[in-house]
Amino acid sequence: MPRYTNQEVAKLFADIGDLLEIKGENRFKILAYRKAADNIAGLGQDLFDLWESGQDLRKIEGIGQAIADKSAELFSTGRLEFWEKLTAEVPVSLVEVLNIPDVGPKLAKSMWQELGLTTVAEVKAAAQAGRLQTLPRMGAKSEARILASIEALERRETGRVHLGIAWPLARQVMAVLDNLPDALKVEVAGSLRRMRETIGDLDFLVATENPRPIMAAFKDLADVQEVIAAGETKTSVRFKNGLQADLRCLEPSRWGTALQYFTGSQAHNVKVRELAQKQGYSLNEYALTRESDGEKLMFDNEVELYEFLGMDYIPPLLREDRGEIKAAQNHTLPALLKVGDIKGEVHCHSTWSDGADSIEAMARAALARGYEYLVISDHSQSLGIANGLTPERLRQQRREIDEVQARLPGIRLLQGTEMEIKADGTLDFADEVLAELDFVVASVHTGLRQDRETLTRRTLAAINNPYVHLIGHPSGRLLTQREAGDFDMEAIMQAAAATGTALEINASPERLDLSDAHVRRAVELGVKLMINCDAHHTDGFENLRFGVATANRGWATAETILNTRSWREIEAMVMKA
DNA sequence: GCCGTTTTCGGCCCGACTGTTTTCAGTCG
Repeated sequence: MPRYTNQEVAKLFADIGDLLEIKGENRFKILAYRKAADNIAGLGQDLFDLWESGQDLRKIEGIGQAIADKSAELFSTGRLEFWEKLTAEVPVSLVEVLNIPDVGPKLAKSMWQELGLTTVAEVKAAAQAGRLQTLPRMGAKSEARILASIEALERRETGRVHLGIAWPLARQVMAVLDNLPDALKVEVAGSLRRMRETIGDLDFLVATENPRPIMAAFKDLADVQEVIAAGETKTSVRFKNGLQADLRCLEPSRWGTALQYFTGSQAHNVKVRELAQKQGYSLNEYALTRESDGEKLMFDNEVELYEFLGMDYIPPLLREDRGEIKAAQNHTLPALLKVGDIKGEVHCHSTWSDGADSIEAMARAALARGYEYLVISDHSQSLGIANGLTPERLRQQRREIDEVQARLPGIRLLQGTEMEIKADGTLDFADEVLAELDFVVASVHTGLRQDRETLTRRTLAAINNPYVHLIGHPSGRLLTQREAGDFDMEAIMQAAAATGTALEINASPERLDLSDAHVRRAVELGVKLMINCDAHHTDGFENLRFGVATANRGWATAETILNTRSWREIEAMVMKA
């Protein structure tokens, strides 16, 4: 029986949504497939496992009888009759055509039915030949734009980026906007404000009485390659790195509704607006309008808006329609973890392996952040490419750590390792070596393409070792570059909970591993978690905000994050042997 | 196709901008 990952199932339902849209199906049906796809993608457990263990898939929000049945058919037979019928009717390659910016369902359908174009390559050739212009409402400008979009797509200049790219770019833009005399308030909204793990575009919001100079400054930003649209209150540009950014200007009195609106997520907003409707209001970015008499209520901040609608303020990190609205109504939202709550880290590197800075430099950086402790955990011997340490070099390193400790009494320095869980399933150090260390992180870096059983067995071996305290970046994914290994995360989380082994929330923006969805599941299972920057240089600690955001997005509180505690408490909680 | 402290049927969010238009459809977020 073939397995299916959540990503595969989500892709299938999302593709069904696209094909139905091209077909011209009922838009709510399309929405339902997309909603189901989103929810499956954000699930902390594999849908396949839930089905296999006989659970009712309809308990998952957005999944009803029809989609539960289709999932079961797919899982049990490896086929989906509905899909086969649909793709016989509408060419599946049109899903890729829909990925072209400015090509929506209507145009895709007309290109297909009028011109017989079903692939991106065919659309490109037709655009080059000037054939798209023969379609209704299509002129030379539209055709040229579509051609340019396809070429950008081919250069891979579109698509999502991780927070390590989006965040600094957004800070730069905000610094410029903040300096404009007419800008009263400046904020980045959208998925970056929610700290989603990847970002499709940047949304800036400026409160102002005078939009014109702000829009002008935005278009003149150094990194702008192209102005996509420029109207009265909205400007869209594309930066040289391919990322698109939108700027919206609005009156300060409407800041609350606007910020709420543009922060999303879309699914969250739909729920909030439904709630407003039940109370006799309609909500948009400008105001909350009472439907009985058209009276417009304005909100200059988000807190009052949420409270007016009968719930606690929902922080952006939680606005994903994953139960936060109900929790806000019941006053049971989790208390957010703050960057300052983290008291130290147990996973960082120095020049002893592949780090760029000395132990002393790393320790001073940690001290400057107010950390109480830092575990130096360089790579282990088998990771030759990273200059991993042998037991002999570990003993030498211990002397240096002790020397630095003597000079820096303000922070507790400890020696650890990031030990390889080797491709053959064995651990890189014998127990006697591990016993000498203050803390042991175990991670998989190699053989990530092994099959599920092999990969899972490797990590379980580490979890079951009494000297291993933490599993580093448990899924092995690299955002926008490499898929996670095919680990059985449910089994790993359950074993971690059973043995008291902690799992990492790696704060590096390329990793964010565990993901927010897995954090949510880990919290349910009572797994202990630790947020680490995996810093390879002193600036690496700056990534902590991404790890804390991921923890919050997974509804983890300080209670479950071990490194909100003192070293003494951590010792008591994770030291197994 | 999903969903329910108004509903198991009848709802399901809303506006800016562009291009090709003589009044608006399509796309996007």
